[in-house]
Formats: sequence, C-alpha cells, structure tokens
Amino acid sequence: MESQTPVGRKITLNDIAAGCGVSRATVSLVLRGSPLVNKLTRARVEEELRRQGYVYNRAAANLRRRTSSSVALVVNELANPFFAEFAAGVDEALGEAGFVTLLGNTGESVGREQAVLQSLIEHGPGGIILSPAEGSEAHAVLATVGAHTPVVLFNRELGGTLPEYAHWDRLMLDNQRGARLATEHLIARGHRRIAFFGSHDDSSSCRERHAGYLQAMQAAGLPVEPHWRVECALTRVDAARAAHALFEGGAAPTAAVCYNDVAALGLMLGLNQRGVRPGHDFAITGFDDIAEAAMSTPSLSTLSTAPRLRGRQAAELLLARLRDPQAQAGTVIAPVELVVRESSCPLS
Amino acid sequence: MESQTPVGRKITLNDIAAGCGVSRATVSLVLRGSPLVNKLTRARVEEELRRQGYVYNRAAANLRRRTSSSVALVVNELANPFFAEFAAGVDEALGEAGFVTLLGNTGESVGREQAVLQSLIEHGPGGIILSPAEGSEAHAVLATVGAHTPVVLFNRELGGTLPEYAHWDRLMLDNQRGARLATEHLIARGHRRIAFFGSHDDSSSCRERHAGYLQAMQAAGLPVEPHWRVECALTRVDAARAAHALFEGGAAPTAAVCYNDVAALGLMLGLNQRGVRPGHDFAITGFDDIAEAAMSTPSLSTLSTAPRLRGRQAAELLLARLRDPQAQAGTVIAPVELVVRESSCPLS
DNA sequence: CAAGTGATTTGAATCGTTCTAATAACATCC
DNA sequence: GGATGTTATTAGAACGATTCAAATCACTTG
Repeated sequence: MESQTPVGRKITLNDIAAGCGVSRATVSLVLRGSPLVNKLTRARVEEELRRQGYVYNRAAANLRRRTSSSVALVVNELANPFFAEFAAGVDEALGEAGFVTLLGNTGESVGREQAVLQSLIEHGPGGIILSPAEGSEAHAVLATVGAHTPVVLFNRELGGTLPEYAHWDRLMLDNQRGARLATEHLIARGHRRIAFFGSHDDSSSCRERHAGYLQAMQAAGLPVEPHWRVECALTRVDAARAAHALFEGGAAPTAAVCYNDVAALGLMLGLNQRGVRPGHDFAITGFDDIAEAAMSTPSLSTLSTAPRLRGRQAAELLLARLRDPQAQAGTVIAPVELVVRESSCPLS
Repeated sequence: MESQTPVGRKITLNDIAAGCGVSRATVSLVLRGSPLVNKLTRARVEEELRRQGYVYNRAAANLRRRTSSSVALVVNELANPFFAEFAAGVDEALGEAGFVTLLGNTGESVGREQAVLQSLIEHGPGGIILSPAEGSEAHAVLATVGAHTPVVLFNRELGGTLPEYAHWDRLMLDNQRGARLATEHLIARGHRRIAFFGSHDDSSSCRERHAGYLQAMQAAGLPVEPHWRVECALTRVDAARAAHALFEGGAAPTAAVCYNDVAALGLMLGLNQRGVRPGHDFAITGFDDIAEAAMSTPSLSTLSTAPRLRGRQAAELLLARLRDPQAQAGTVIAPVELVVRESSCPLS
C-alpha cells in the first residue's frame, strides 16, 4: 500500500533529500532530469518522491529562476461565445507549452480592466493577452502593466498611442475587408438600402467594420442615411431593443450589416417582435461565426473568424515573443471568410 | 514628468529601500499599510514607490507567508455558454476577494483533466473549483491534487468514492427535481409519449435528471419505451444528428425532456431538418437557461440555473473553506426554476 | 540621572527552489 | 607517485518578499 499523507505540511525538496540521504541539490537535479546524476541515486530519489507524494512548487522555482510559467488572459466579455471559444484556444495552446492561464474578465468596463490588470500583473505573468474593453486607453494600460511584460493585443486597438519602446504585438481580424464582403454580398442580392447595426464607434474594430461597409456602399454608388447607423451594447437583449430605431426616420433599410453575430441574433429577435421576418423580409449578416450562427432560424450569414484558432494564434504570438523579447513587434491580420446562409436573403 | 523606466530590471523592495534610505522591512510595512510606520516615512516611501514604478511580487510574498492568492477553475467545456457564464461568475467573485483565477479547460477528456490538474496544482492554488469531465474518477483526482488543497465539486459527482479525510464541498443543481418539473409540465400539456434526450449516463447529473424524468412518468402511470432514451454528445451538431433516433422504432414521442439547453437547441435543429416543427408538432424542454434559450425560435422552455450566480456561489464556498479548513464538508443543492416559453407546446 | 515608556526602525532568518563553484572519489597516464 | 581527468555530489548564496525579536531614539518621570 502506498503511504499517503492525508494531513500535514507540504513536502519539499528538503524532506525528500533527508528521506533518502542526499542533498537538496541532487534532488533538484533529479526532478529536472539532469544527466549529471547517477542512475542508482536517481532511482532512489524517484522512489522517495513517489513515496512522500511530493509536488513541485513552481512558484518557488520561478522566483529563483526569474521566470514565469503563466500568461494572463484578459477578455472584455467572457460570456460572449466568441471570447469563450477564444479563451479555450488560448488555454489549450498555452497548456501545451507548459504555461498556465490566469483569467481576467472585464465585462467591457475600463475600470474593471484596470483593476484586473493590476491584480494579474502582481502575479508576474510572463505576458498578457488582452482584448481591451471599449474605450480602453493605451497610456493607462501601459502604466499598470509596465514596460517589462509583453502584451499581445487581440481584436481591438487601444485608444491613444503607445510609446515606441513598448513593442506590443497585435492580432486583429480583417474587419474592414470582412464588412466590405458582407456589404457587397447584400448589394449583389439586390439590396440598396443597407444599415450598419450594433456596437459603438468607441471600439476600433467597430470603426473598421463600419469603414468597410461605407467603402462598399460608396463603390456601388449607394447613398447612406444617418438613421441606418444604429448603435447598441453587444448583448442580444440590447440589440433587440435597438432594432426599432432602424425604422424610425426616412426610408427603412431592407438589410443590415451587423457588427457581430450577437448583435445580428438580437436584431433578428427585435425584427420578429415587429413582425418583420429576418431572412425573408429583411436580410442580415453577422460577424464572428459563433456556433449559434449555423443553428439559428434563419441560419446566419456571417464572417467566419475561427475564434478557437485565433486563441491558439494569440498564444503562439506571445510564446514567440517570450522566446525573443527583442524581435520587431508585428501585427497579424487574421483573414475572415464570408459564410453565406439563410439570413442574407435576396431583396423581395 | 513622471520618470518611467522603459527597460531594465524589475524593481524590488531593495531598490525602494535604497532609494529613500530606509530598510527593506520598513518598505514592506508601508506596502501593507501597517500603523507602525511614521507618517513622514510612509509618505517618503510611497513617493519612491511611485517614482520607481514598483510592482508588488505576490509570488514571493506567498512563498514566504505560505499562503496562496489563486484558485484553480477547471471546467469540462468552456465553450459551452453555461460554463462560460459560470466561469465569469467565479472570476468575478474571486477577484473581489483578491484572488486570481487559474483557468483550465478539459474539453470533457479525463486525460486532459489529469494533465490540467497536475499543471495547476504545481502553481499552488489555494483551492480548486472542479466541474469534472464525464467519467472522471474520485481516486484519480485525489491522487493528483493531493489531500492538502480544498476542492469544490460543481455540477457533477466523481465516479467511485472519496476517503473520509478528504472533505470536499459540493455545489450541485437540483437535477432530479428540475427534470421532474419539466416532465410534469409536458404531461400537464397533454403529452403522454415523452422522450429523454441527450448526454450520457456516465455523468451523474445526467443520471439524476433521467431519474427525475422517470419519477414523473411513473407517477403519472405513463409507459417509457427504450428508444425514447437517446444519448448524444453535448454539442448542437451531435444533438441534431442524434434527433433522428427518436423516430426509429415503435411509437414516436411527441415531446422530449432534454438533458440541457445545448442538446435541446440541437434537437430543434434536427427536427427542423426532418420537417417536424419544434414548439408546434413537438414539445421540448431544456435545462440551464443559457442566454440563447430565450432567443431561439421557438424560445426554449427550460430550467433556469443562473450559471453566473452559481459561479459566484462556488467561489464563495471555496473562500469559506479557506477561511475554515476544518469545517464540515457540505453539499449545496442549488434550486432550479421552470421557465415556460414557446417550445413546450400543448399536444396538438 | 538612571530607568522606564512608547513610537519607529531594522537585522537576520525564512519560504522552496536553482545554480555556481567547490569537493570528493576514483581511474588513467607517464 | 603525482599530475590530470572524469564523474557524482554538495554547500551555500541567491530570488523577493515577511516577520520577529531586538535596537534605537525621543521623552517622561520619580
């Protein structure tokens, strides 16, 4: 029967060393599989490790080695499936590399973002993957994370500008192109009065998508009415509420390019409440391709972003940076792909 | 202009102490707001802290104090909105208490669960909140986390039994009662041939829900056909695929109690593909009340579990345990509430 | 003025690792 | 036999904080 210790102090290298008559240093070498140690000693030590139920104290090791084995992941809305998938991807890739994920959720609040970053940075993560809250400012973030910890920005830019010495990497989606593709698609289906729905212009990704939309509209020589730009918070409930604004004012749109899938699904709900049938009387596109997009009725035409893959990619970027801290900072623009489903019906 | 340090070593207590001519001990006292230190010294030290841009090294402090300021959160499927919400709730409550969340996602794999727990435990979390993967065994989990780290089990039981010395708390949903309520509701709406759809019997929560269903059926004197129990993985896609099995064999059911919302939404999709209209020709109930439940067409009748609140609650349980490690281990059964929407139509 | 008091400050040990430089034991070579 | 390697092992100082006992200082006070 293995001797287990139901209660008592934690086992340390000293206990093991004492337990089999070698020095602490030797045990440490065994732990890290050094070739310097004799086969027999190694076996004896390993047996003792098992017997006493030793567990490695990585925090102590990190302190001594001045390294880190964690990465902080700070997202603006974990409850959004896009970010949940993203987080799963990040955690997966970090885990494979032997890192652990420190989670922080800001709920789209700049204040909480500050608090969360502050708390996480004190735990000494090797780096930070940050999807900023709307309205988050570069100088504020830099002030709390400091210049020592590498940052990968995901999804959104920060407000203001970073000093040159902070070389932060970026992983962004091809927002402008995506929104342009969606708009062109709706135009090709015969729509001429097309709205842009959701989010706020505070967010860089929103501005980019809006720009793509405008680009396509202008290229097609189509006019754009002011009341075709409706802002809302990124929840289904708020999007449903905001839907009605599309029909107040002049000529009502027959289609909408939505900031993302959550906004699009909320818009569908709002339209249904008005008796307008999405995918029938009104065409809609989303952005993200979250799992629900394929499953909703009507299914949602959208831009696929492969959030889990993006998560892995963000993790890879950070790991690369940790390997080479001096490398030139880079921006990766992840491609997006138009997925046509039922919601982007032709003009009836 | 504040002097910032774009590059260089990390600032420690020693730097601060040297920088304003006091001892390391004094600076430490200032940091923790001790009343022992003189007002003037405190001011001088605080100024220096700001000037040098000091950041606290919580790992070092934890090592010395033999405490922990982190909690590991291990979930079986982060991409499931139910768990994403749960995670957000956990992180929120832990953050308020000054703890940081170490994330681990197992993707419903017992192997990954082991690996994830192993890696997390080495970072010395104060405790673990675990929603086990299907088929996870008590003795295996205990062996890797050890008896020193308190655990709160959420949502599912582990297989096998725990030794008495491991007093782990539990936060479970009132699965049996919930499923019974759902079934009784469908019976009250006139259904007599009711299926139980989704998940696998490996999972304790699934067995409990199934038991609740059987209980209601028996109480109403209704027969249960074997092919009315259809298992599937907890993704919409697999649920949609599995839907067809309901109609193979004898008398087809007119309603289904689903293991959870994801299964229910997938079932809807599968029914639509067969030309059966959920909420019209076929009644459905879910479990969890994820955000999409209210938004789907038809909207989904389900059992509300308030996942974010459960997350907070799990965190509270763990924090209470950290405050009093010797307290009797407890099991909390969180109430669930039937939310009637469109999907549970009367028998047509 | 010696001793007592309260308010501040500090030296040194410690947490559980890693790592450098030193030591020890033993074989090899001229 | 002494110089030279080779191979295994280890003592002890870090890492960046906390903490306790002890020291220092400025005042009272009998």
